[in-house]
Amino acid sequence: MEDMGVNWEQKTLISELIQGMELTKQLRVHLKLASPFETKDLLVQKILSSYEKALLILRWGGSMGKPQTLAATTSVPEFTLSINGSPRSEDFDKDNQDYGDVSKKRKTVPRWTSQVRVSAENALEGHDDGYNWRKYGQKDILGAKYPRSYYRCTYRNTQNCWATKQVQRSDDNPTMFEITYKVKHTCFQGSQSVPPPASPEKQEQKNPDHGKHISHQQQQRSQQLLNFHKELRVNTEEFDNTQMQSPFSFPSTFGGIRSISPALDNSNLIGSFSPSYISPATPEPDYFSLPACTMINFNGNHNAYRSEYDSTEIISSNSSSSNSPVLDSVFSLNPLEIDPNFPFDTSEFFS
DNA sequence: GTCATTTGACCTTT
DNA sequence: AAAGGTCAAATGAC
Repeated sequence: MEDMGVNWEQKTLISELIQGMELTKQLRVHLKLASPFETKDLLVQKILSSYEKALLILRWGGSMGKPQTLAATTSVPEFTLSINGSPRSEDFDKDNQDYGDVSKKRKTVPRWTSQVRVSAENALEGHDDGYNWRKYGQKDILGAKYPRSYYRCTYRNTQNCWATKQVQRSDDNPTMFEITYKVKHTCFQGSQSVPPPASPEKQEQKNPDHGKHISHQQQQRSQQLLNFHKELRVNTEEFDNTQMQSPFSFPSTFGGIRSISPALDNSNLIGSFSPSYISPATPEPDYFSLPACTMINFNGNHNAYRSEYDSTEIISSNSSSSNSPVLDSVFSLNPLEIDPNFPFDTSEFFS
């Protein structure tokens, strides 16, 4: 078991370094050419992410073992990176310390974070990560201006799906929301997850197995979207009232959503996917002075999403321990657990 | 009637 | 004890 972990680390480390080298070569070529800035920037981001991961592996040493599958990434594909995303290393850092003695530590569910900035229109739809969520609680958080909302998968009971997420408006930028996902979806909708449709009407076109006809479920979903829209509007109004001096300019935009996504057991994200797509948070706070997760680029559509959907995904925490029933059932899965529809194409990075 | 949200109470962890 | 997280009764929308 330990050997496996070491082997994995070595392979991943080598892979990351090689990739970083290759990307650097590509960048050099682009620098000679009159390539657009975005192309160069993208390469820089990829390079940084590769080295970040390599450093993480070195930091983690052999304490983490072989990574598990990146189950929870199902909501990630549509995200692109945010240069201005605020890194959240505290959780990661803290949780990382747990590896040495998990038995005495809190059995927290692994989670990962992503940060998304979306336009007014996409705020609604972008926030809809393709899953159906049910709110089950709200709590005022110490030191936070805004309450944190708790959501669980609508299909918890019917499909035994234990996915949850927390949504909290950012103190720093009220137009942003931080969403923390915990536990990957195991429900069918999750496996069918695709980037969210543009509107509730379009929901009819997705989920072929669920939505051949518009059902009450879809009505409920539409209601969810409306509710969220309403919530955003309220937030915007609050923002307008309290933050008018903000340097931000959101005439018709209520801003963005910043999401914190599920993390899987530690590094596991890294191993199951092409290293280019997942960028774990690093333990060092100042490490995030650079865009922490710059590698999440799917199919090279970086710019396409970036215009309206600017996000950063960060593994913010990893405190999972093998004695967590949830983790055992959800994360100890084979690689096929990864969303088959996960829209990334690794060939781009190795060509 | 069904399902979602709200919200105070309760539980868990630190 | 305090804070975060979850439960579940009350309530509302459809």
